[in-house]
Amino acid sequence: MKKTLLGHVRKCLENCYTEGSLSSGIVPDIVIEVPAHTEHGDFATNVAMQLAKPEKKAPRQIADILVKQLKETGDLFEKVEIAGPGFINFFINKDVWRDSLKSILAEGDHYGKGSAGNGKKVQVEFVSANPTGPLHIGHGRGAATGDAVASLLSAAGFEVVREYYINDAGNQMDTLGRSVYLRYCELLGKTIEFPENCYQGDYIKDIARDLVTKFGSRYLDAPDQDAIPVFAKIGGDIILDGIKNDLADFGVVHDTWFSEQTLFDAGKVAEGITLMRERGHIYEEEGALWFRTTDFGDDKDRVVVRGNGVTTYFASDIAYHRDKYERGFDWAINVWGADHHGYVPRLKAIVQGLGRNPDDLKIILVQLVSLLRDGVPVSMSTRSGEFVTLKEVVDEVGRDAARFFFLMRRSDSQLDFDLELAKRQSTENPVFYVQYAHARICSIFETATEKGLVPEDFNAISLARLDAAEELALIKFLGKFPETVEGGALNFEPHRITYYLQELAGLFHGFYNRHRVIGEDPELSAARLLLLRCTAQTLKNGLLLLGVSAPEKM
RNA sequence: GCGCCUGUAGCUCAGCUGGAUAGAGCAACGGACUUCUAAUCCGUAGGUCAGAGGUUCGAAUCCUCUCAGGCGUGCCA
Repeated sequence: MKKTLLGHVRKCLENCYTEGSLSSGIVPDIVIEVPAHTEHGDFATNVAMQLAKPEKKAPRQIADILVKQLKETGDLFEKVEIAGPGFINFFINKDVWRDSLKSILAEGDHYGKGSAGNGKKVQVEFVSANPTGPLHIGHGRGAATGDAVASLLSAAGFEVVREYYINDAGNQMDTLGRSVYLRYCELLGKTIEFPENCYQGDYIKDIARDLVTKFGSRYLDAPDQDAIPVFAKIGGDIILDGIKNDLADFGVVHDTWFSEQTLFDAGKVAEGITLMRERGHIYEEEGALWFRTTDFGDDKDRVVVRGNGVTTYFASDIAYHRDKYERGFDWAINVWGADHHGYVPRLKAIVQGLGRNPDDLKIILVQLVSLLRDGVPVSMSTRSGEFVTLKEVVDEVGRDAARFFFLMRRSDSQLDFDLELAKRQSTENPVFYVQYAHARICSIFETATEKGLVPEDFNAISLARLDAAEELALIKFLGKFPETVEGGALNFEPHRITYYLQELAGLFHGFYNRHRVIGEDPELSAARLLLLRCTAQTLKNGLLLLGVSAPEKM
């Protein structure tokens, strides 16, 4: 609706220039907005105010000229007004609003999808947790965010690939191997000293126990350089399998799993360094190789190859991001924990070193999650290695609630996740509030079907009876869904959908309490049923974007 | 010290990229079930948008400074 209107306004402006009633020829970025107050119409534009300067006319005078032109565009408008300093307020014909329901019905599962992405190829890389331990609640927020952003982009017409980058090459794998190996030796009765920088969690002991079963005492007295790589590989594989399981239970599916090690195996890391060296971005100092990231706005240069000849993770990142663009992605979108924000400038430097626009790399920073139970903080790390895992949270509150809660706030603000609230089945819990609206509509349809009130063809029915304030408000709000999806996609902000859904559910519940759908008047019932079908469809489409189910019964 | 994020109602947060009288949910108070799901709804109350300047027709939104909180600042990942 907004888009059609935008087209109209632009065309009218052009007409004004053609007929000479306006002279500057400037077509500004026309903004159509929904006014805060309904007395100001369904939509408003400030275009007359924007043109005041170039036209050297009073805004209201310009508005007047435009409005005359707009009125010739037929019966889209019930009324067009000039208000305040020069706003043009549009009141859309109610029948136009009512008819919009039929197009929602026709679009069905596609309602909300658009083409703003224009087929642009994008890759969303998210979670990418090191395979050295299970996913914790922070990874959960990253997983929910990355997946929802990917879904939104896909709905907005982007071609999307979801990827997980496995950091299986750094010295953290060595540490993992050592940790498992030491626990293995311990289980076999050896007295060990477990270093602080090794992984402390109990999951290490679980893996060690499996390996005792598998190997017996075969590695007990083996030299470190024989044992540790074996334990690192097996341990990493077991943990990665666990991560894959946890993500699957969370409903997150990555299209590709990209191993850092393969970059080394294929010589890509060395290749990337050579390339950057040729381009003059890398220099040698104090026995190490440095990337001159300061050329691209970083605070200091970064080491690529250490004095001992070992590459840093940053060297892998050069190769990895080069590979992303070579695979044809227009944008690489990385979802990171906010504690990594310091790495943004150096990654942007890589992208520019590759000869690309820094905007081809988008980084979404996801802030911390604080876990609460009835408002009281849950201790996250009383001692090293103890944390709340994603699995524990999903097992306790369920996938839907976890997903929705992770997406309830803007990702760059910290999130309070209350376990008890997430489980509660009442208005206080936004997930239930939204899902309940969907289930309630389904239940009405069940009853209506039994009574034979559901029309064979909704396109044939008259909607003129939909005239109550609650009905029109619901219809108008349904119309905002596509632009909400587009805005959420282009700004990488899935929380816009959670807010939209809560408001939509609220409008529905308000309508429900005030009006009866199943009643004496079949024409009115039919019209209301269509309204509710469109509402349920939109709720479902929105929930699915978030990875939350739309139950038919609760 | 420097960098990034945040600061909006008692609490948790939105605010559509600069618009008209700043919104919602909890919590508080007062109401509504002979009814398609009361797992719901309606109403009341609640504000120096951290503070001070600036930009302009117009600022919670953009710029500068100050204050407060979080995070980061490794030849670790």
